Amino acid sequence: MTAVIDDDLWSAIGDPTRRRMLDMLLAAGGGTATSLSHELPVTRQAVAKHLGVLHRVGLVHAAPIGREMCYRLDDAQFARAVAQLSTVGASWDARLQRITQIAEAIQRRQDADPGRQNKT
Amino acid sequence: MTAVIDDDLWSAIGDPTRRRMLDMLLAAGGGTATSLSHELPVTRQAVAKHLGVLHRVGLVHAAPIGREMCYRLDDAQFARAVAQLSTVGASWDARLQRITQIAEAIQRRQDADPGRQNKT
DNA sequence: CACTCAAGCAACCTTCGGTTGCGTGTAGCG
DNA sequence: CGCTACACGCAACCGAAGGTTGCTTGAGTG
Repeated sequence: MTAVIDDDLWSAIGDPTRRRMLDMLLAAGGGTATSLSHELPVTRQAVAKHLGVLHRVGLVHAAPIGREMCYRLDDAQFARAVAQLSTVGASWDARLQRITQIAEAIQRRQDADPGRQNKT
Repeated sequence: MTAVIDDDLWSAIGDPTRRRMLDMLLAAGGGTATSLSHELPVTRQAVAKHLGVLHRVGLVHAAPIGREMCYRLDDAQFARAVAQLSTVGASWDARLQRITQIAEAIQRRQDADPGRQNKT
């Protein structure tokens, strides 16, 4: 019962540079390719490409202001991305806890009855 | 104040195929490159490469069983990966809620006093 | 012993993240 | 009004990553 995941959205937030860009946009409330690139270890063009990706998946809007292009987060889409993170995390966490408990149970049983072994 | 993130670990779970593989390993408790590839839209070799990546970042162990190579999750490392998901998700979620509240506050103020507008 | 089936290379292709370089248009100033 | 400066967009190029096909090897089984 894997949660339904938008792979495009997931990939968009999967890239470390894009993750940092989202961080910055979230903190600053908006920015241009040039302004973002000032605080990132990549060039303006790389940032522009990433902004294009983010725009394609609907995570940011572009608004031309004079000769600049101001990008802002789309709150709704961003919230959906965050929700996917939580969903996957929670799902994995739950299953991990289940199998951990099972493993512990098996361990206890073997401790109590070492003669029994499973040969597959 | 971005949470400290292990980019290698993050990238490992960032790939959609690897995410599904982790899903399957978590559900089945283990598997081989061949067995995993049966339920994935990629070839055995692609799966094998991904298993190599997952192994390098410590998310899986490899155990040779006869002529097969059985991979299992490393619970501890996997738990760390899940923790990173939660961390980033929670951090973004918190900030998103903050700015949402601010936006609502501004909205309320403008509703109450339409004469005041901020021209930036 | 011969056969089968899973692994493990190796070569190749395509996409993606990133860079450099160039042309263009708009804002601002003498 | 014209010039400079700056930000943008486009194109070419590069290396690494995800993926494929093809082949070899080697452990199990009849």
